Amino acid sequence: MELAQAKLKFIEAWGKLGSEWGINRTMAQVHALLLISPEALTTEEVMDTLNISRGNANMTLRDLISWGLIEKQHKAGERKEYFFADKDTWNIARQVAKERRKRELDPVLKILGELTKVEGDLNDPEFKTFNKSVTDINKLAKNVDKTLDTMLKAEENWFWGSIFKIFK
Amino acid sequence: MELAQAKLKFIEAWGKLGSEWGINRTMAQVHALLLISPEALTTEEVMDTLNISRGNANMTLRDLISWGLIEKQHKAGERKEYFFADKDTWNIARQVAKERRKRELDPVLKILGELTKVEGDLNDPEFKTFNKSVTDINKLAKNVDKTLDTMLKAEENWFWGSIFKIFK
DNA sequence: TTAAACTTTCAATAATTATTGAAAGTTTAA
DNA sequence: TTAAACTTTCAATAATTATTGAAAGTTTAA
Repeated sequence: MELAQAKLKFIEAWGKLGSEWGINRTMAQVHALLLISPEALTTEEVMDTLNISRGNANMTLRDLISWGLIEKQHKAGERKEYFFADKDTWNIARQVAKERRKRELDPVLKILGELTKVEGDLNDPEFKTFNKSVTDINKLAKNVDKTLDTMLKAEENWFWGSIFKIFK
Repeated sequence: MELAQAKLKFIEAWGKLGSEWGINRTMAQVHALLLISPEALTTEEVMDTLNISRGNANMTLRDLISWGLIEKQHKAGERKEYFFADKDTWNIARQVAKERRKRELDPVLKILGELTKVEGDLNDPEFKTFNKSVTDINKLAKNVDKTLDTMLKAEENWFWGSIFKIFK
């Protein structure tokens, strides 16, 4: 396979994976493009490579910055902004986990917390089933939350390292 | 909060979470409804509770069955099909992980495998960056795959149990 | 067989989400 | 100041995804 071809394939695959996990396809593609670029790129270059509009490129790049996945760079004597991606997979996984926890897990935990407090008659099967499911899911969610918290705080990747070791 | 109200809130929250993770909102809502139902429900009951059409209810229920999250039940002397959800959170997490691995991770692993084989000149920064990113992501993906594999094979929840114990 | 009681399919449509592109805004150099 | 070089915004529109509902299909009892 040609390098140019392989690059396109990577961008496409990353974009598809992103969209299946609720991340904007274009955002994932821009991220993929920057991941395999040795140099930081301008908005213009991103637009041209992926055939997207200036507005889209601008918003997507800003989004990626807010996710902590890419950074701006300024070159001396130039006014253009350049963008480059953090290429450490551990950091990428960490950033994504961090953002999704904040944006999605936290609100759900809040609601589950309220719902576990709903009172009722345990002899009522309707209430009993509701209560059991909510309580169980709340437990799982809390465990996931706690695990992510620890994982995010770990400065090294000792955490995954130690887990993966178990299965070697 | 009233039980009826709390149920709606749970269905809504579950649906929202699903949609943020690339799972059809209605599918997640139907799943939520069955999770908190003590009795198996008919297509009709699902339609009425969630205000969705017969076609939608039918397709969604079949989807949930193919995800291994709900099951059909037949009541003696009746022709209607009843549906109920597996209420064990561990099984739910396991089923979702299993399906997503099959549907999404596997194809990506296949592509990454091909892309790591692309050959080129390591003095070419374009190739070098591409190769490094692809190789690193491939490693991460393989680790995730291996971990899921082990987790899915575990008949008991000793796996999460032992992990969560670390953080108590 | 038949017809009632159900389930499934799928083209049309609605709802949602992503994208465009031009106009407005901002920054910098001279 | 000004104007060129850039970035950002956002209403309009396009693309995608989900839903409807009626028609077709299937199963069962008699």
